[in-house]
Amino acid sequence: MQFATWNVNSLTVRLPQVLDWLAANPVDALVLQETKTTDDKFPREAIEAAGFQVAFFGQKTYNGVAILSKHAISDVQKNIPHFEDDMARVIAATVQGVRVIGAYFPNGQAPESDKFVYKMRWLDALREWLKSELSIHEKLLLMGDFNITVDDRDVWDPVALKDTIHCTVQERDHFQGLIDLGLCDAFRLFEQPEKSYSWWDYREFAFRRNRGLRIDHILVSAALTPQVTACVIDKTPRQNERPSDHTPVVVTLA
DNA sequence: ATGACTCCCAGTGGGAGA
Repeated sequence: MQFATWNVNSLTVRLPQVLDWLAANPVDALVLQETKTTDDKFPREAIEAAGFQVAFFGQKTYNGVAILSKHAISDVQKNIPHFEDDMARVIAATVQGVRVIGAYFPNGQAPESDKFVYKMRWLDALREWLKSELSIHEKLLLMGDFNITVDDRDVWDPVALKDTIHCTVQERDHFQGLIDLGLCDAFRLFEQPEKSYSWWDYREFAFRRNRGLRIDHILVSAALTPQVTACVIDKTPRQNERPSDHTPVVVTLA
């Protein structure tokens, strides 16, 4: 089985690219972030016509998440239970016996900003919820746009970007907190190319110069880890006309 | 560098992203 995550930065703009990518990459399920569309405008018909079931949770202008699946989707959860949030950031569902959580973590803007404080609170709530999810679902995937670099290998210029947003000790401590729940960073289970990133700024020819960050991740629960046979970042869609600034990450399970 | 680019909602500019 294959599962993937992709921050599409507007599904309205990127829908044709998503459908093209799914045609070329027959994954079992794909989670999307930053759909940036309300549920009444979600392109359900086009996605179903492509052979996918879909669950979505969006809002106007910002955020918005979805799960697309070749298989039946059940037990859909939107956002983190018991955490008041006016932003649509999380959608979870069970697919083929795997609990799939798709998440668009807060950006955080800058350390010590109000948005950073919110990011920390959100991360606290996510961890508490995941504890209980893991107690219910042995096979679990947490994937999405984490807006956190795990370590300096994930940063194109770790010296210049030291302690800036996505690279702070506080954010990385939170990531480690998720690992401490028994989750594993699927990408690092394997030898990977140097300077592997999942996001590149639109400005300054950042993609062409490979000035990026690895901030999109797939975490797998302990029960699933032995089944992971591959995890790759697919840079192909970043070369499209009008690309998203993020590119998909794909995990393969035996 | 208070920038760069892209998206959105707006409405001929500004916020947000990362």
